[in-house]
Amino acid sequence: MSQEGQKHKQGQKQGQKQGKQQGKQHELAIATRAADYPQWYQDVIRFGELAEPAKVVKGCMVIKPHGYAVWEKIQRDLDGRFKDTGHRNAYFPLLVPMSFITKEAEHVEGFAPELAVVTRAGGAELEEPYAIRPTSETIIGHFFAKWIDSHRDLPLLINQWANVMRWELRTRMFLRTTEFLWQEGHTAHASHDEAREEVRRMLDVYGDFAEQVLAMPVIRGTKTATERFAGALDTTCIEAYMQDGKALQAGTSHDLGQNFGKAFDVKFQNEAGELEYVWQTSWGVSTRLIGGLVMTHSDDAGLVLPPLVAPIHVAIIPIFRTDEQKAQVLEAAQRIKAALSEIDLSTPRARFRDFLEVVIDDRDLRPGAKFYDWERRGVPMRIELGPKDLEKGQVCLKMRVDTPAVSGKQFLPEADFIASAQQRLLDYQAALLEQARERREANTVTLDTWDQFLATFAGEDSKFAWCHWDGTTQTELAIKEATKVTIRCVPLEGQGPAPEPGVCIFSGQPSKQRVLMAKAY
RNA sequence: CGGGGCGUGGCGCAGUCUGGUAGCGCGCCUGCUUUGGGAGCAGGAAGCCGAAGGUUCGAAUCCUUUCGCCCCGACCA
Repeated sequence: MSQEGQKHKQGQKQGQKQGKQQGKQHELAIATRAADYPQWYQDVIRFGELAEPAKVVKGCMVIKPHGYAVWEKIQRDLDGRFKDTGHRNAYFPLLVPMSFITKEAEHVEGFAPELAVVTRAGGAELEEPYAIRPTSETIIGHFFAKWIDSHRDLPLLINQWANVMRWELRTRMFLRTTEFLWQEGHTAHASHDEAREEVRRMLDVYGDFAEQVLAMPVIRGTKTATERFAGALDTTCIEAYMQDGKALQAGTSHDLGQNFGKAFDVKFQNEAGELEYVWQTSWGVSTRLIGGLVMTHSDDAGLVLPPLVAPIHVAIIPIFRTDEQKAQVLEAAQRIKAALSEIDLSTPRARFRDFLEVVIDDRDLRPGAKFYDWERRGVPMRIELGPKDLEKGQVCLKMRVDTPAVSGKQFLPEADFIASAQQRLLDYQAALLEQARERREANTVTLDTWDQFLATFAGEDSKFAWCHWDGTTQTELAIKEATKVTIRCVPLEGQGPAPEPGVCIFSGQPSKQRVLMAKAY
């Protein structure tokens, strides 16, 4: 509520004033999650130097080098996974003839409101306006029709890395911006079964990627009719748990059936010699994943990045008093950096090798200032290196986030550290996943009564709740109307409680299984 | 698009009610001293007060319009 927001704002102002009086607190401080979660989210992005609002272009953002580097890591691994599963990259035009968009009835309905349209070009009014792609099903459908003649042309497995534009009414950095970066896979198959397999295969690719690379646990499921992609028969998704209890749809994989095949006349001759419409799929993840990353791992000290997507893995902070010490410490730092830079931290599926990125922070700042600085950027490992360490042949290591196994500063012989650095980062990666999983589990409940439901979702509160649902859109909308809670997904096998009959938490009607409910981004 | 809040050096803000030509903290630059959790001193640079009109002798301040950001809502990856 706006009152709530006001309170937060006032609370912050007071905090700052007190801080000033005490002469200790800094305005560089990041809002705490407890005091003002949305502000915290923005602060983490700003201080973490991931992105900033473009301002001169409504609803758009500038992804800064550190943020873009995270996206590049995401791209590298995912692109490898797409190629592992037989897909090839291609690129289609940014502009889509308006007539294409309107060919699939549900598709138009879903996307028309958020289209940006080009009506003038070359100093003249265009005969037919172009839509700036909100997604590429239509224009790709057009080309698939030209490329596909026979069952021998199938399956056709294409992926595109691109930008898209959707004129959203409300934007938030990474989570929803007018323009965003993504990949969209588009495939065509000879049978519905084959298409369904593809939908599931790519959902699993996303799920595995989210967990193994982003250390972001997800629940795989199927969307209800209201949340389905415009023009799809079926939409599957991965849903991630954010620290404020809300859900984030982190990726989707759609069974398009023959809807676009029919709209764009994508036919093939089957083995029996008959003409048939192809069965298509599409699937995508976007820069939204970075927003998910922020809200999965980061803390009140700022950004936290899993090593596999961290642009910088190690920050070495030299500590010295005299010029002589400075020279010695920097020399040792160079030596350590060189050794670390040999360590391969490629993600499992990336086609390119990624070695540890190490920075030696020799800026003329006090060490403490540098500590805070690299913490805000989410760098997994910090090495403090001073005269005492050189004497003892050791390094002082601090991981960005304490884990049950490793907390606080550790003093390790230099050689041991180098030898164990890769494993330490992988352990840390695993610990972040585990921590995120525990956080989600601690905030996942099974609810059976409407009173419990109302209590769980009171005010701005949210959790992951497994509830029985009678399967009707009417009930789904009524729940949303009353509480802002939506059905995030119907879990796939093993992704939620085992199916057991029950009664709908809202209507009391019979239900076959529990579904995941939560407020969502 | 509706409701609310906000645009003043890079960041955070004061000044706006009661018009008189812009200030504070942090950051930034230079120098010296410093360096194991946000350093100190000295000197310095930087703002046509979101934009456009208007009222006025005079506008950050009043009026109108407009753009953008944030929060809440409806729509969505």
